[in-house]
Amino acid sequence: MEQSRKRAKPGRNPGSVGRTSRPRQAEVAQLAGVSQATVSLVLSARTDGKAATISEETRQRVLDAARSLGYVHDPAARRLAAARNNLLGVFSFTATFPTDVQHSYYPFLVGVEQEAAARGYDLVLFTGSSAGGPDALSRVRLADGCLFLGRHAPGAELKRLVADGFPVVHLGRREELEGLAWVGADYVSASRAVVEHLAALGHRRIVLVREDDDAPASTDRQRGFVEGLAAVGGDAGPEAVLRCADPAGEVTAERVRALVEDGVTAFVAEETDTGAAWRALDAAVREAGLGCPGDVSLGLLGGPPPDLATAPVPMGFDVPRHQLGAAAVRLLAAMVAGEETHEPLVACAFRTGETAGPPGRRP
Amino acid sequence: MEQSRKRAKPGRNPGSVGRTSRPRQAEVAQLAGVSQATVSLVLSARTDGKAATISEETRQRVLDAARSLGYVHDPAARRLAAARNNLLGVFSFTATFPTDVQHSYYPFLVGVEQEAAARGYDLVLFTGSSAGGPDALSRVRLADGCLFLGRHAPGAELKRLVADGFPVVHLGRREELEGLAWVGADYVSASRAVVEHLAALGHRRIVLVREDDDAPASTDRQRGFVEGLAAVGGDAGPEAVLRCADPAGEVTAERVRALVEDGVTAFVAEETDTGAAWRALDAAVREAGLGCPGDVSLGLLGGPPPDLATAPVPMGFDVPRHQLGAAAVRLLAAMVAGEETHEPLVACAFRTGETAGPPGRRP
DNA sequence: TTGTATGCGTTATCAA
DNA sequence: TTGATAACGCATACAA
Repeated sequence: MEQSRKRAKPGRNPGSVGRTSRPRQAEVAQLAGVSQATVSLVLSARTDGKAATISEETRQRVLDAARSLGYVHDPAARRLAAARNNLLGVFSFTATFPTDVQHSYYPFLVGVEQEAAARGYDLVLFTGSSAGGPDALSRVRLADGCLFLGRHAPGAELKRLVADGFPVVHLGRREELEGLAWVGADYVSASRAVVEHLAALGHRRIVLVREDDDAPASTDRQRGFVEGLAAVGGDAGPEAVLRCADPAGEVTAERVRALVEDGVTAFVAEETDTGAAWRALDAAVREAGLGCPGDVSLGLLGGPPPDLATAPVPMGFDVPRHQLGAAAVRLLAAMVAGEETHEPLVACAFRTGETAGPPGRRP
Repeated sequence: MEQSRKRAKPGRNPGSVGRTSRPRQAEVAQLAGVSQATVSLVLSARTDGKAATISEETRQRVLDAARSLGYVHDPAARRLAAARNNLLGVFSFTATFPTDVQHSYYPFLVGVEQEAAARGYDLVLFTGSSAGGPDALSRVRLADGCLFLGRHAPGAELKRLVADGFPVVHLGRREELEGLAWVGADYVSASRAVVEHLAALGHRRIVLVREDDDAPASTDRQRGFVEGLAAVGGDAGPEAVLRCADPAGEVTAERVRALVEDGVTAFVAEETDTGAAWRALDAAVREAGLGCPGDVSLGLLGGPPPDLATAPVPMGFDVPRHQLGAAAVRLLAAMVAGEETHEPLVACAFRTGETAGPPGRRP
């Protein structure tokens, strides 16, 4: 099958055969009347700093020869000899490009691609689905290091990679795995800032609407919320956090109205894949006949779902997904280069929005 | 600089060093108590047909050893030795994930990823921006073959790849390069079908609004339009095609009204990145006070821009981007396997929509 | 300043 | 059925 061994008989005469094959350094060398090593030196001359170990004359001869032969590097050989692939892996347990765009990795990938390109790395995309074997993760070792997206990367195998010293970076806080490097958004600070913004406007009774899971992103937001409330001397009673399995079912107009009558002047909801908490809150407030920000102020701990783009912009913060992707690549590149780790948290951008104002009158 | 040569002293004892480095076949061999060549035989056993030149026992020993060491092939070495990588390249001259989502390759990539995964290939994303050198494209040779997106891949280098027998597939019709394989949407047939649909409704005077460039996608649409008109005996006068540098400037309410008074009963616009032609046509008809499909029927040769998703669904066709990506991968895989080319055109799906009806009364 | 020699990890041929 | 061994194209110590 393989039409390999395209070259001439063993050993001899590298230049004479291979009509259809691209020139190698040996042929350039022959034409220029120098050795292959010299060609390598000239052709891979580091642009950075000194490269002056070659006489200008032979340099030109080699360059001319290479040009006239149409020489280009063979990346495989180059990488083999240099012992690096210049390849960074991107692994997502689900498809990297889901048809359901709702929770796609696209925004992260923008930053990942930019940063990788800037550093001269190419990207290898691994999909968890593509090879179902138990050692599916070991394929990633083909890259110099690997970035993991999503929360589904199996812990055991990740642990193995880390233990072997393979450079791994997880996108999103993930501390239960000892020694796993990660990069995440600083939800705590950002959420606290939202509370502080409300407090500065005069609010003291604020309620958080969150879903009933224990994703780190949710936990962090709640922590920031509580911290913020404490810092401003706000009222963090037991009812300050509304934790509901189905926000739409539990955050009703009556509930909201009752809370407002009880003195609550502002609500914040956490951002999730589906935007369920924010949708439920928004609908309940509207249905309760409350004006925003006239009667109540609203905050969203994250960005609004894309289909609500035309609605009033919620006060809150934007998750810097591009920057997160870029930061992850920076960290990974540093690890590949054997350097030390760095600050894993990326700041979110506060968004003033249009849904927060001074506390309204109580109805 | 390069901390290559990481391994132990020349020659000896491959297994004892390299704690942080990926295992090679030699180490697997040592652990399994066989030679490196045997490992290669076992690990690259072709699944197709016979692979039975190794005893089942040593086979298992090797497999176990490889697994326990977390062995994976080195893509560079594998490629250098003239074997295959199971790596398919995806090259886009512009960023694959542009911040400007307008013309992103995302929909194609969905299909590309699915089909690649189904065939056991991983994807390497080569970003054009990373290396501007004259051999920027040569990096793709690391993969077994490469898919090119967008119209910006420099012809000279593409030609070189093709001439060297490197498997290349271009996404989108591209015939000016002799021997370049491509996969594209069948805009001609789809556009003709739109005209025929209008003709079946009774229309005879139809006008095409297109932009003033010569992209193959535009040319194909016009060709289908003209063919369709001819086939149904429609009136393809010199004014049947409105070719304008700035549709918004030239497709005005007056113009449309004049055409309608002259007997035109239907308009079709081409789809572009920006959707400019369709926007202009839609606005002009609306401003002319014409009802659709009451007074005039409209067709769109492609899909509507995402921000017009709430507007009435235009009659026309959908470009099967997923399928295009998948078809491109299929073709590329076939070329890698040394098989022959196939049908390059993928059919578009007709979309009935809500903007076409019987010809209206003339005002 | 340039050439020689060797290794990078894999595949493939051939002999045992 | 398995083990040596020779490429593959390039980079790089080291010698000249």
